[in-house]
Amino acid sequence: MSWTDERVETLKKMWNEGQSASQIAKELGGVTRNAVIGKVHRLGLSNRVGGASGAATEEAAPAAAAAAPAAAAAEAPAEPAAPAEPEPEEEPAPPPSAARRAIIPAGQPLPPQPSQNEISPEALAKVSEVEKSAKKLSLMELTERTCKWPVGDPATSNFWFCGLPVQQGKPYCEAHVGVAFQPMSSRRDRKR
DNA sequence: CCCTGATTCGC
DNA sequence: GCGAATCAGG
Repeated sequence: MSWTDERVETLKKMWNEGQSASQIAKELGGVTRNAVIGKVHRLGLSNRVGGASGAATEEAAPAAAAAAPAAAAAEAPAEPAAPAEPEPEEEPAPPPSAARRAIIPAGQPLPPQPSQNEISPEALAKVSEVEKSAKKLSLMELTERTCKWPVGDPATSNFWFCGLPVQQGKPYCEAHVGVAFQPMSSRRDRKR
């Protein structure tokens, strides 16, 4: 495989979108993430962050000015609609990343949690989909990086743990992270 | 161990 | 120019 104009274009686009080198490599096919990174450098569009490394992990929400009153806590009601993103891809939405947390000033009583419940149907669908291919691990088979999402009734023999590869830093796989933690603001956006 | 990007250097 | 190997870090 060579770096055709098209491929370079895709590379640029995805890199600017904040996609990881491995994701880009996967998308392009026929190249490794090293190749992608190498190309990125040669193209001179390397910078994206001040420091190196560790881009995968979520960024802790920067303690910004978001300390608005209760209203801020309401935030957006888990909006599934991605305004404009003509993605011909399979994946309707990239994994929700930044878990933004409204920072409540100390002393302020926590406002009653709004009805921000309702897990996005999207996430639920993903879960039921995933549970089919779950590894169905027993309690003792769980490791640091197996999804610990329980399935079934612990009182019966029909009980197991998901066991799929976990999302880094979290106890669950991507799908289960999706239902365990509310995305709140769906779209990816890195703050650095 | 999983992952990330950065750099080096033989090709 | 290319990218595997290596490095450095989360």
